[in-house]
Amino acid sequence: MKIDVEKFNFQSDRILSSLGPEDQALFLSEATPLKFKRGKLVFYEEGIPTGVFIIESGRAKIFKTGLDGKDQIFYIYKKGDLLGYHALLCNEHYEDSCEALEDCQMLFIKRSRFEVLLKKVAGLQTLLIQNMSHEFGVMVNTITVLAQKPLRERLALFLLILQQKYVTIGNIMLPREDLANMIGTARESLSRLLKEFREENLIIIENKAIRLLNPDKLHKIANSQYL
Amino acid sequence: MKIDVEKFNFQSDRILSSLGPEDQALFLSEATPLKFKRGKLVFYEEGIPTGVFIIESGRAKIFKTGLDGKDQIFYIYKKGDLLGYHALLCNEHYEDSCEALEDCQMLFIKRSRFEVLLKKVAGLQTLLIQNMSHEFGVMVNTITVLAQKPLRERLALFLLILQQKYVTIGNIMLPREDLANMIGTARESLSRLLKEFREENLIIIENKAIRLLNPDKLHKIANSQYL
DNA sequence: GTTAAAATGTGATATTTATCACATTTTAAT
DNA sequence: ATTAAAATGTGATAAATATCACATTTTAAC
Repeated sequence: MKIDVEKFNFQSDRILSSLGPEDQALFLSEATPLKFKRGKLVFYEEGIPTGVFIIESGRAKIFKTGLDGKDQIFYIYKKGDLLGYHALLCNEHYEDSCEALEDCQMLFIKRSRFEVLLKKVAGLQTLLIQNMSHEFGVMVNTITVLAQKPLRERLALFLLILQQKYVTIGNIMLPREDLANMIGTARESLSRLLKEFREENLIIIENKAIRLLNPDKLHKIANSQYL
Repeated sequence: MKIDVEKFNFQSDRILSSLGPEDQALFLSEATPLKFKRGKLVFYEEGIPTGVFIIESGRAKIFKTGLDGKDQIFYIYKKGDLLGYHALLCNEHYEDSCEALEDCQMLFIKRSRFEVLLKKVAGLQTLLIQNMSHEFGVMVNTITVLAQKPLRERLALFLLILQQKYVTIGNIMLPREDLANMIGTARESLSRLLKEFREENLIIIENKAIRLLNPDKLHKIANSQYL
């Protein structure tokens, strides 16, 4: 497995951006704006899907809570991404939860209207199929990394992934607990390793925000290539 | 997270079994039989998809090979399952590989014919959407288990999952290396834990095959409920 | 049936990471 | 501005698992 950060990107913004202008307009005509303050749940595990969401601004994490109350974060959605549609499309309850990582502006399309759109918008089903097929590959990569790579390599990889989520800010603004829950470790272990990365001049920490100083070296670490 | 074995089942047999008889006949009219001997690759990582497969008999694993050559097994497909379609549907190369775990009889539908079927068979796109949506939930559960649960709980859970894959035989026939690669551990660690499970009368081992003696207790262990 | 290769089990040791406890810093509420 | 709560960092220790080496068993090839 050769690590490629792009292979960890759901590319959920492509569903909407791949529609033609008329179809996009039709799609958005069904949307109502919603605001989610930081920490607010968008949907939750075992909840019944009521519709789908599109992020206009901000970021949201999807996660699952283990029996001991520890979260596992799978993905961070960002501007342009469509989300909340998996459980809706298979008529099941949500297996995951979604929470705003910061104040978010979203659009909401209620379930019945979305189901109408599925029939009316010709290529929408195809786009969903393409997107979810691609997501499968992302999940496969994520599982391999989490199951097999040591902590140091996982941190290097996820920092690179997060750099792309926060590219417009330049700094990774994820709280420590969240980052620990993403890479599958305890927050103390994460702190120790971030300190090591700082000492090796791989990252710099400015008021808790993380900035990458040496993406190439992090990429090598993610690929198990230690110099 | 409450562990439910059913939430780790892709249910890929439902795609075909949910078609009406005429659509099924149309679908199968495009299929040619193929045999895969044990150990033979069905498709492989980075390979270009040439079509989709349906398992008529036998089992096949999908896996990804890490940089150090260690495999990570995600799923075991069985009779009735449709497979090999993810990469095809998003027009990408395979992110995973598939290998026959035992001699398999499969049906193969070449890519161009499958794409015709997608247009001709009315509900097929909907079924694929439903199935892949459901798979997303399975992947979410798998990631949480692999990232957060200790080895003992993972083994308990995967034994229960595997019992269902091998229900027609009654014994789990997966080689040790494969089971270790599925639950994310070294084969030595697996051996030690299987010995413990044997000593606790949770399983019995007959000529390398594993039979579960106490599924209820295993279920409790999988749910972090130790007595 | 025999032999070599592969798979698996076991013992010992090393490494990684978790956990616990507490100190320090940052943030939120007032 | 102050104070309490939450988040984070650090030290020490425990636990889990990997790794290495080798023995034993099973399987495959001839």
